[in-house]
Amino acid sequence: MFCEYNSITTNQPACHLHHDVVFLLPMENKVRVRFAPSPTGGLHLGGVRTVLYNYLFARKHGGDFILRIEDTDQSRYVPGAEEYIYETLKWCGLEPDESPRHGGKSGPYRQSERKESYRKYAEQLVEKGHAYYAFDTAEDLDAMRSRLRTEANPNPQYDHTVRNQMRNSLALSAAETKSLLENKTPYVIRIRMPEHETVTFHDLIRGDVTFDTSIVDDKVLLKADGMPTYHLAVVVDDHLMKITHAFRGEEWLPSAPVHVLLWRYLFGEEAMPKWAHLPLILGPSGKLSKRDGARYGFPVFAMNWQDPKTGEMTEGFREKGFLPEAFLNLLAMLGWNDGSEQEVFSKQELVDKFSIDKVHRSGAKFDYDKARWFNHEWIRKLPASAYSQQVKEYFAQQDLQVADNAYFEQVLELVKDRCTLLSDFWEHSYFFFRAPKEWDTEPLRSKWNSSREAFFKSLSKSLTSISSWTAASIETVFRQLAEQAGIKPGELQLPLRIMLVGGKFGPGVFQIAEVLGKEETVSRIDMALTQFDLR
RNA sequence: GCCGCGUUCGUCUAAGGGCUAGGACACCACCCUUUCACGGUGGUGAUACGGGUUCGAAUCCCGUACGCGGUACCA
Repeated sequence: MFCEYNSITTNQPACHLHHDVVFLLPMENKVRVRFAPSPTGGLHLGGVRTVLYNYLFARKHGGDFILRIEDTDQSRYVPGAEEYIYETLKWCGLEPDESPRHGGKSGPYRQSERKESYRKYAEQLVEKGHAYYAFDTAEDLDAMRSRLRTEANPNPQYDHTVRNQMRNSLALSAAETKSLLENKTPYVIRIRMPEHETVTFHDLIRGDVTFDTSIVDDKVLLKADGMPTYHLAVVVDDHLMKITHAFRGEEWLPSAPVHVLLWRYLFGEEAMPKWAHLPLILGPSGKLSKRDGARYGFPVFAMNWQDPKTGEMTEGFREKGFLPEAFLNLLAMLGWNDGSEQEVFSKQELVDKFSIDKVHRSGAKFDYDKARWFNHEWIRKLPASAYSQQVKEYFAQQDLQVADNAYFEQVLELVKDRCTLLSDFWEHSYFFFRAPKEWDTEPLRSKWNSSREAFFKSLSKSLTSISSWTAASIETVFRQLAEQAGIKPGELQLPLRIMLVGGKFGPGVFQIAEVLGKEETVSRIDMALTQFDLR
């Protein structure tokens, strides 16, 4: 077995040297990768994971990470989608080195703004006989497909078997073609797939993949509106932008032979980037979709996305209460593993340990429970100050404006172990900000009596004059008083808890009291004493 | 249909010819806790099937089945 990077570095059969080998690349072969989304809506899990792997690979090898906007289909243009991409990358901490917004030496980075650069390559292919003009109308294509459609061939292709019966420069005479062109008849340029050729290319994840060119159709390269299709644009731009490694979803694998051929015809196959087709992220059934999220109640997009046309809102991981650290972590593990049993990785650890040959070959089904677990781990791991601003927003939704940051963070620190999502902080800590107005006294009903009431009255007094206000000192006073009253301290803890928070929940009672502070604690006990209804 | 890719506990995965196939999520039990959680300990649970190759196969080869992807002037 030989190392994937052999062709640009060394011929030693030493796969375990991958990382070192790439570092030795000469300057002109500097690693350059790109993420090339189509701005048609929210960015979903799979998209962000592709960004992540690109980013990780670039950082690991000291390369460049480029964001290229593939907006060649004007009919699918969605306002706001590009902004959404920037904001998502920013939130994730995966910002590109070059992009429409960040600039760079390979711009413009929006394909719609590069429109003029594609035509000449398509024409070049026509001249060399690797492509041809096709004048077929949509109706012509429909007619051809319905004429040829059978049970054995449900999806007839525009390929070598029918191209001679269509209206294109291969079937028409040179004079006819010339006149059609001169009369400005709309046309596309299609690749002329060779017959019975075998195209093999090496995929960094899957190894050698082979296709028979006879079964691939004559893909459109340049559309009637002059825009390139993905197939032409990806090859031309990867060349112009000096991309060295191209990572994309596995759904692109079937069209890879078209791209390989284009490279061969246009720039030489030896200049082609190394390909890696990433495994898909699956939903409960098939490729993860927005629908799955709606149906099963978990987010699919990185952040909230509102469709500008329908107004429909799709909830994102960010708003759901995920930490970017956790989001990245869970995405990284959906298709990659370093071979150890470690599961919680920081971004820096991922950069250090990532390697493309450890990326899995098979698709991974997204498990929302596991995703939540990652978030829980990160909430515990990070100091509350790292996410207190975000939690504040959830509190604001409950009409609570946080005034005292120190107090706020102290509370978050105390309850963070019990929270899975940032949105959970509210239910686990609201009582630190709002004194109870109602008390769940049901658990006390049978045990409440005048001696207990007396105990709490004296507790209130003693606490008022306590000198050091810590959980430990409060507990000491509490126990002493209980002993004097002849009541087991354990039996008095629940009543105290209910007085302080209103019910059977929350962290340790004495810790609650400590954080609440002397004044508030005493006031809540006094209030409860006057309001308890135990009859 | 055709082409391509894939297949280890329910899910994410480890094990690259050699130990009772390891871990995590979820689930169950127990412990901790006089609240609710968190946590801790333990348990149930997998190499799709059939053939080879080999002293020895989850691992290599072939076939079958199943799953997924693609089959647009969408990306």
